[in-house]
Amino acid sequence: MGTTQLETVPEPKYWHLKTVLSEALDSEFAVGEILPNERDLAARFGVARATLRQALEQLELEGRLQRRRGVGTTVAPPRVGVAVAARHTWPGAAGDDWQPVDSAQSDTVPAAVARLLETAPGELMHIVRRTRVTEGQPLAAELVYIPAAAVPGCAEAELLTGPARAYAVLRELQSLELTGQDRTVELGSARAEDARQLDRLPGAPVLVVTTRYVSGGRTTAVAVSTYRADTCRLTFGESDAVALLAG
Amino acid sequence: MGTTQLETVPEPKYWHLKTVLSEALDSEFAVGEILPNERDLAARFGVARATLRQALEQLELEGRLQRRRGVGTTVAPPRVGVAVAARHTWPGAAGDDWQPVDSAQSDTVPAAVARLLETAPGELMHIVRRTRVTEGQPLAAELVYIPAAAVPGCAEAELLTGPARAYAVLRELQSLELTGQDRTVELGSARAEDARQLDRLPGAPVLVVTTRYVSGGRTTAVAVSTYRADTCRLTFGESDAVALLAG
DNA sequence: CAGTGGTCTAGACCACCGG
DNA sequence: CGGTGGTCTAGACCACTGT
Repeated sequence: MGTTQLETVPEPKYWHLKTVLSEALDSEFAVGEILPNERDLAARFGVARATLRQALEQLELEGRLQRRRGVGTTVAPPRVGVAVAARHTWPGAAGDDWQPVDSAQSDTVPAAVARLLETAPGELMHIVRRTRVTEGQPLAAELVYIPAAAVPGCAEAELLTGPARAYAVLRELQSLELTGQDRTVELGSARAEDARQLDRLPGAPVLVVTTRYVSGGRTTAVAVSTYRADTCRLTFGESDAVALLAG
Repeated sequence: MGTTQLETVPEPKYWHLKTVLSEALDSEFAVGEILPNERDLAARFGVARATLRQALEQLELEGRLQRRRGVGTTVAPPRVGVAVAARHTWPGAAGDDWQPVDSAQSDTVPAAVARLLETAPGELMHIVRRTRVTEGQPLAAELVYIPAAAVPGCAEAELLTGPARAYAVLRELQSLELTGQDRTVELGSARAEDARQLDRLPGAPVLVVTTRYVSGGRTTAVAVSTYRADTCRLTFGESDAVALLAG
């Protein structure tokens, strides 16, 4: 054959672009600094804006950049380590970093949650909403699902509103004995409501942590926490390892 | 108080499209079934192919779809639950699900790894490569970094190749006492090499699990495992909770 | 208001897979 | 080979942010 194919696999432009930009971020930009706008950057690299955006999207996914409509693209600080370990404590126990927002009742929950709770369709549930914030930045949003039958003592909580109502429901939960819990972590995209709470656009990538709380041999509560994937690094520490390093 | 929340916000087309498709997947398609191709789908919904693709990307990110170049788009099975808990065991201990691939020596490691290991630049390290597979599908790729100084007994492993060499290094590690470990989970995008191993394109979203192994008050090994984010749900179970449900 | 990132279009070509 | 998804272009308009 005349024109022999060179060994090189043609690297996509956006991939190469991402590499170049990544190195530039390391060497030429400080955290918080704003980059040139997308149209200028695209022109500078001789590509269409869509291609440039594909590279920026990757970098944002990796937590290197932060883009905000109407403002610009800035260099992101390193990801925040967020502890998710807190072994064997109910949501709302002393020392957890969540802030109750409100609580509501509903008889319809996501199918995945219903499956974990082994509830019948239409069973009444408390849904407690909480947020997790660090230095003014929202990190995560959470919904805690609790079958109303499991916490009969908080029926009068219905008279309360806002955080007070959320506290009342969680307090009732803490009177039960917690015998076990487990967690799953998976990738998801932010629902519209979560996105608003996390100061992101709908569909933004999030880490979804699902915690199942077991009491008396039965799943008594399920918490679905959605963390901003761009800014968070979940840490599952063990206190003994940490203690060793500190000592 | 009621914010009357008058009408607002035109929903982006791709977002609405994603919702419609998602419902169609639930009701009209079976797992493994192939969807119409992107050009037909776009025409059917009256949008440009790029817009349709934006919706498909979201659904793939959520693990609902699987797209393969030259083949088509298929309905993905539910995500696989992958146990990451295995408390306090060295990599390669009996019963773990990883398959050693090979091992090599290097004096340069990623900056993030060097920081965890507190190694000096240029210090010689073993790098063990492993994979995790379920039912023929690759789930994860892993690199285990071990300072050569920590495992002096496996100097002659250099004569071996492939899995045998990886086994030799890990066996040496297991002779040490493991006093602690901790983990972090974050979102990343697959490097070219990982992508090949995971049967995905470079840049595919992955869950990066970084495990730090502590022995004698010092970090003796760091494992960086990259899981396919589209197909994996990481589970951090506690045996007691599981036992309760089983019993 | 001007400027930013976000959405969308209607094309084109390429890399890959199966028959 | 034909058909698939992956990449890329050169535009356009929209939604949001700051001043």
